[in-house]
Amino acid sequence: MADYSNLEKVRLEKIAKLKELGIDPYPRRVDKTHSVQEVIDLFLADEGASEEIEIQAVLVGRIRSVRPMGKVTFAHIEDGTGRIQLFFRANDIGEEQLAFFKDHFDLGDFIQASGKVFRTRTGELSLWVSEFKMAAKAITPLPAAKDQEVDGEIVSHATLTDPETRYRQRYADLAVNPDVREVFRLRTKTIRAIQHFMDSKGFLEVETPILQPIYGGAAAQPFTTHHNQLKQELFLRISFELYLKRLLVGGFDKIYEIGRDFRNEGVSFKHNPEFTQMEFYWAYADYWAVMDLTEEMLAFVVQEVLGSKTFVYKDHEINLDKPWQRVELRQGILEKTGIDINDHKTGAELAKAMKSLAMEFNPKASRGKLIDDLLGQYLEPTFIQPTFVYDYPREISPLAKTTPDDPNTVERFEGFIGGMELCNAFSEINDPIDQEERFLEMGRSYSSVEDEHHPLDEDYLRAMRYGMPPNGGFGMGVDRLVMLLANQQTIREVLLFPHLRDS
RNA sequence: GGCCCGCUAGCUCAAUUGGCAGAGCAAUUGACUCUUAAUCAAUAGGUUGUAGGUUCGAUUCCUAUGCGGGUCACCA
Repeated sequence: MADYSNLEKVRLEKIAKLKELGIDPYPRRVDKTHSVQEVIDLFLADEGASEEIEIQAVLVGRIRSVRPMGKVTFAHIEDGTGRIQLFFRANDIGEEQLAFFKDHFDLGDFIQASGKVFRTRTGELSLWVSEFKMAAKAITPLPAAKDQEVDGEIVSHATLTDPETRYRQRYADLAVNPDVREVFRLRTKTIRAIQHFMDSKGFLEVETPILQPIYGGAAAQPFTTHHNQLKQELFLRISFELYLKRLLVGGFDKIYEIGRDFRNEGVSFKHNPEFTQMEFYWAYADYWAVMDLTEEMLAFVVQEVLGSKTFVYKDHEINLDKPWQRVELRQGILEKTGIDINDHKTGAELAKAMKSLAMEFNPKASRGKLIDDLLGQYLEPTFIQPTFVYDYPREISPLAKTTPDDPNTVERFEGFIGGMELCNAFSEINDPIDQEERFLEMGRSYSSVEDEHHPLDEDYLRAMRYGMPPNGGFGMGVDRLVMLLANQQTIREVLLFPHLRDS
């Protein structure tokens, strides 16, 4: 039995009264003829015509405001398409029915109302109610006191703002905060736009296993699980990479996947334990081609979703026009810190050079890790406008091909927008022997410093031995892209149900 | 995991030096036939996140703890 508040007890009594009257507070069916938006469109299209047609409609929606005025009552209802005013008058429905409405209907209830569409004396488009019935009774009041509509904008008063309640009870948040609903519409549009673009370029969308016996493709701690009947330990994937590249071996030249990755790591404004990733693999392309495609894709997505090549994030106007700024990692670090990473071939040497910098770091970290620290500290926050950083250290990129002139540097780039890493791509290793060595290198380096180890995926190497076309691969955090497009500063605002501790 | 901030009525927020825990909206009752944060009058609503401690007295001070937020660490 739930612990009901006083407000809820009042509503439970109303439910009991309805039942006494033989009225089902939760009827199985409603007789809706139009959505709110349909009725508005119909009325506006007809309005001003020489012969106006009376529009009769049965609407169903949630009551968002009620203004009883004696023998007349106004209310606003809202469905998924919009909001419209209801007009009840004792002359039409009788005083008993009007009293019945006032006594048994509350904010948050769903109501079915029949009547004709008209404009009130103040000009508001409304439904002149001739009949109504309960469509679904609410027990808990919505956590917003009242809404008003001003020039088409819905202004909420004393709205729900507490982040904890908003995330834990997202249904209530969505019900009362239309701008939150808008963010999630934008999210879906973003994913659709990515799909449209990739499809138009001839890429095939595929699905690969989420439950994996061996995880890989990224450096992250996995979630583990277990298959009871098979008595098999399984991991939730941390990336799609190794499965998608198996498909290159199988003869799919252009493939992509949009789906959920799971990483057992800290939670922050840009990290959620489960997040949406988009990866593509493109046979016969290298990282330069991937870079070009990335520019084209993001320009398309932004245009499709926002109708513009530019958008505002925080206080910045971000411009997605091609080409993006391109910064070689070594050059970028040299300019910002005066350190030429090529002059320091080991982690210890680089750490020594970094002592003059005002930043904290682990002096025992590997050279690659230190370079990544420098990137994160000195470059990443400055890349507000779209920027590619390219040519990364070999040791933090075990799946990327080396550059032709330096075995310690790989053909890899990351894309940054709004001071945040958005995507990561490289010319993928397709030499199975090289790949095996690189896996083994990682095994060594990881057992010494970091606590992560990556099981060697022998089946992946076997696949590669059958012959893998040269290819470029790409991964992008979709949540982060949505953060940018929706101008949201935390990933929780673009996840319907962000991860929270048990309450 | 470290540090900082927050947690008071259904929602948004007050509460002086430690001195009777308040307001607006929502709710209840009444008035009101074109309102729109309707208005007006009245009523009710609280284990101040939880558990301890100091004190004559704790929303306030102290300790522990839960949850949330920020930040740092972690996150090729």
